[in-house]
Amino acid sequence: MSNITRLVVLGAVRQFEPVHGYFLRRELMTWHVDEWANIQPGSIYNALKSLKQDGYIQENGTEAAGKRPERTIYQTTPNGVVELMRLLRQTLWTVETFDTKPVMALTSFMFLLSRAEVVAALKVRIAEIDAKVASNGFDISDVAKSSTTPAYVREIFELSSLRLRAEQEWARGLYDRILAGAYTFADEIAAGTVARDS
Amino acid sequence: MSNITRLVVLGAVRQFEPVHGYFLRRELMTWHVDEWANIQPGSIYNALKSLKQDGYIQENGTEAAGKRPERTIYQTTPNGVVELMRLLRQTLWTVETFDTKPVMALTSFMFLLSRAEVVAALKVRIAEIDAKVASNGFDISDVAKSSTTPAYVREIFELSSLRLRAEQEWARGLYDRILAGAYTFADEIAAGTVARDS
DNA sequence: GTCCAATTATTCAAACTTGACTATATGGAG
DNA sequence: CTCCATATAGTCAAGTTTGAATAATTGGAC
Repeated sequence: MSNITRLVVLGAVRQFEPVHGYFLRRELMTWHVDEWANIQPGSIYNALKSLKQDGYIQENGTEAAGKRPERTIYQTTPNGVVELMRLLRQTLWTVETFDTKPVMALTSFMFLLSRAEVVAALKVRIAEIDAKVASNGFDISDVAKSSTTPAYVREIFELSSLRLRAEQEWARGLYDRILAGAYTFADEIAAGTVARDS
Repeated sequence: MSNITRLVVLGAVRQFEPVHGYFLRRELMTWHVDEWANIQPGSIYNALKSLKQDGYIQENGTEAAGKRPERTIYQTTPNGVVELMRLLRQTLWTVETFDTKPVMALTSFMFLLSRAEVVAALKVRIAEIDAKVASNGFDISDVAKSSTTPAYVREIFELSSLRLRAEQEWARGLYDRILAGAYTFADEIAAGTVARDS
C-alpha cells in the first residue's frame, strides 16, 4: 500500500488496539479517509494483511459479538510502533509540494509525538515553504523567457505557490495554537485510554 | 487507470499524435507528471494499452529510428476525442476539495476547450469555492461544540479551507488573465501543429 | 578504434486499489 | 410474529501502479 495508507492504518491500529478490521473501517470512514487520503474500505483490509506480513501488527485471536460474524483482532508489535514513529516523523519533517494527503494524515496522528518536536518541525516547515516558493518564483520568470516551454506552465507554478502559501499560513496558525497550549501530546498524557464502543 | 492518468495520457496523445509511447514518456516526465499527477512511466504504457482496449486510441503500425528498437505509434479515434472532451469538461466544472491533481491536469489541457467555456467555468468555480469554505466554517464551529469529535479535526477543516482559498485566488488571477486575452484556445487557432522532434 | 555509460523502447511480476459480492444477524414497522 | 432494510465482517477478481529488468544502440572519452 502507499505510505499514507500504511501510516493511517498503522496509526489507527495503535490508537484503538486491540481492534478488528471492521471497527477500523467504520472509524476511518467517519474520518472521511476515502476523501482526503483516498483510502477505500478494501484497502484497509489489505493494509492490515500487509502490515501483519511485515511484522508491524499481529493477530490476537478472534471474537464475536453475539451471533455476529467472527472478527479478527489486531494489535501493534514493538517493531510496529517504531515503524509508525518513523513514518510519522518522516511525514512531519517533509514538505510535499503537490500531495495534500501527508499533512492531513499528520494532523490526525501528530499527537503521538512530543509537543516540542512538532513545534520545531513546524518552524522548519514554515521556512522550507518560503524556500520552495522563492524557487518557484525564479522558475516562473524563466518560463516567461523560454520560447519552447508552453506559456501556461506558468499557471502550474502560480497555483502551487499559492497552495504552498496556504499550507504555510496554516502551519503558522497551528504553530501558534500549539505553542499556546492547544491539544495534548504524547509526552503529556497520564495514559488516558480513549473510550470506544466495539 | 485513474481518471487523471486517463486524461493526461489521452490528452498527450491528442496533442502529439501520431506518437509512440516512449515519446510520451519523455515528454510527460519533462512535465513532471510523476510529481503533480503521480504518473510513473509504467503507468503511461498501461494507460495506452487500456485506452486502446476501450477504443479511444488505436495503433498505427510501428517505426524505428535507424537501428533503434521498434516503437508502436498511437493516435486518437473519434470516440477518443469525445472522451477526452468529456473528461476535460468534467474536470473543468468540478471542484475537488482534497485532490490537487485535477486542476493541474486542467491547466495543461484547458486550451483544448473554448475561451468562453473556460471563463464561464472559472466564474462558477470561484463561487463554488465560496460555498465550500462557508460550509467548512460551520463544520469547524460544530466540531468545537462536539464532545466526541477529537479537537484536532478542526485543523483539517482549517487547512482545507485555506487550500481552497488558494485555489480560488489562483482561479481569480487566471480568470483575469484569460479575459485579458492570455493564451490561445481551441476556438482561436488556425491549426498550427506543434513541432516536435521524434 | 574500442570501451562503457547513457539512451532507447518496452515489458513484467509483485504489490496495491477498487468496488461489487457474500452470507448471516438484527431491529423496527406494521 | 413476520418481513425486510440495514448492519456486520469480511473476501475476491479485475484493474492499476510501481520499479526493476531487458536488450540492443549510440556517442564520446581516451
